[in-house]
Amino acid sequence: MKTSLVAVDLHGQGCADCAVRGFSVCASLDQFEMREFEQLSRRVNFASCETIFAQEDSSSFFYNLLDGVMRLYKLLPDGRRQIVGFVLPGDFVGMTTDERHGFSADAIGPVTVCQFAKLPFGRFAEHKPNLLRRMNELAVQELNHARDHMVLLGRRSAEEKVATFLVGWRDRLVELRGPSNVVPLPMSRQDIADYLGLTIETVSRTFTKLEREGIIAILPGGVSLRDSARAEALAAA
Amino acid sequence: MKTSLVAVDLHGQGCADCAVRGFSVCASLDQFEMREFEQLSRRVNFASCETIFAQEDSSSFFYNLLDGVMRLYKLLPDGRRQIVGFVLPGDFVGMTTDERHGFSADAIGPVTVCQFAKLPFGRFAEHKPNLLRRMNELAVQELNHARDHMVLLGRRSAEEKVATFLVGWRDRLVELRGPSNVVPLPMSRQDIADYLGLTIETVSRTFTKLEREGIIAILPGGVSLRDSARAEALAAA
DNA sequence: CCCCGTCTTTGACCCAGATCAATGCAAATT
DNA sequence: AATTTGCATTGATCTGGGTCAAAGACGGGG
Repeated sequence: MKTSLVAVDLHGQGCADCAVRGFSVCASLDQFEMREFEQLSRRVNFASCETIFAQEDSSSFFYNLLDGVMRLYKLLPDGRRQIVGFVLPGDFVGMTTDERHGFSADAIGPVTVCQFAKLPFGRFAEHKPNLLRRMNELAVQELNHARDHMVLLGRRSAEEKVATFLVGWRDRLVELRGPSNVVPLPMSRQDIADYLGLTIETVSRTFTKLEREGIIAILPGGVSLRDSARAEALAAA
Repeated sequence: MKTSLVAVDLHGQGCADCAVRGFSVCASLDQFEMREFEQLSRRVNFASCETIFAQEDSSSFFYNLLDGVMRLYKLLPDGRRQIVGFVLPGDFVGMTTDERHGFSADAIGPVTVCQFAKLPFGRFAEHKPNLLRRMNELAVQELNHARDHMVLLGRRSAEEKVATFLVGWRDRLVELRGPSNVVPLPMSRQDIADYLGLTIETVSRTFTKLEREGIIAILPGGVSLRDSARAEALAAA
């Protein structure tokens, strides 16, 4: 089993020493609530490419990603795929009011999640304004991200799309692991294409173009942002 | 002043007789909370094309649309525009954790909103799990819509985009005003284009095409879904 | 070390939708 | 009635990105 590109230490099993404790939903829980929450949740591992849940599955669990990377995507009946997001440790997945998830999630490389059943969690959260406010915050953050992504999908060129993706992905990794312009890309070119509303060929050509222009260097398993200012200019424009 | 295409009665001024009482955030408030809430909010009218708030404005208010239609959109520095949603009576607008809204909202035709300041509302909501849960529900609903729209923007053809928009818009109006296949379109072709990630010419041509195919009839100020089954098939595909 | 399968890159060509340019059309203005 | 104004439609042409096809490149298993 190859080591995860976005690794986080997972020493113990409890919430107290959870790697993700500080920046996930749980950040809003006090010591006692945390103890209670611990009872509701359990850690589950998935191998690379395993499906955590599918679009049409009844949504009976929430997930908190502890380690690894996931992709969230929707499929059209004819197989066209749109990736709606990549998930990093600390991200909360599965919020929904519907009976079905409405999108699928699978593992990009091995993944560890903190899984908890919707119903008991609902009861647990019901009278905890702190937790509810925290969940609101997360939902609104995702909504903001979703709207930004609509602009990208509807109104930006291939080059802008790729640059925006690379800068955004780097920024998320920086938040998680500290500053670096080396950007590991655990997802495939096809994943990137389906995230940006492009084909794999266009993504590949655009990477090459950005490299020719001296903006990035293509490395095995990722890229390096050589001229991060120009990349950011493309992303903003 | 021409009458709104999506009119709702606005007899009195209080919450008790608010046209939108039953299906907005306020649905989660009891009689007493409602009385308190009434103190925080006030009704404001906007003329056609007026801006309710802009992308870079500090987000000091929330809004509940009472009457009319609004468009929410983001602008790129060079003027490209992506409409991220149309707002109908009962919709809640302005949820954000950021200091700035991040998108603009303006009136399509005359509009009446129920406006309330963020800070006092925050204090009011802080310890009301019912209200917090309701807001969660709304945020998650919008998130689901946003994800559906990502699929549309990233992976669908012009014809599918237009059909999906028409069917979706009809369904929202049906919910509000009862079943009908006559679909008023208060927004301009340019608005539709900026919502679907197309140009105005392509929208126009696609309308004409759908009419030639007998799926819609183009009326002044809207369309009629002549063959709603075929429109829905295009929307689902 | 060498297949073999999978993923990525590159090239040649094509087309859906963009762009550019009139023209149509109806409400508002004189 | 004539004129302006602001869409919306239509036509002609162009092009960014898609499609199809063929090499690389790379890692895993024997």
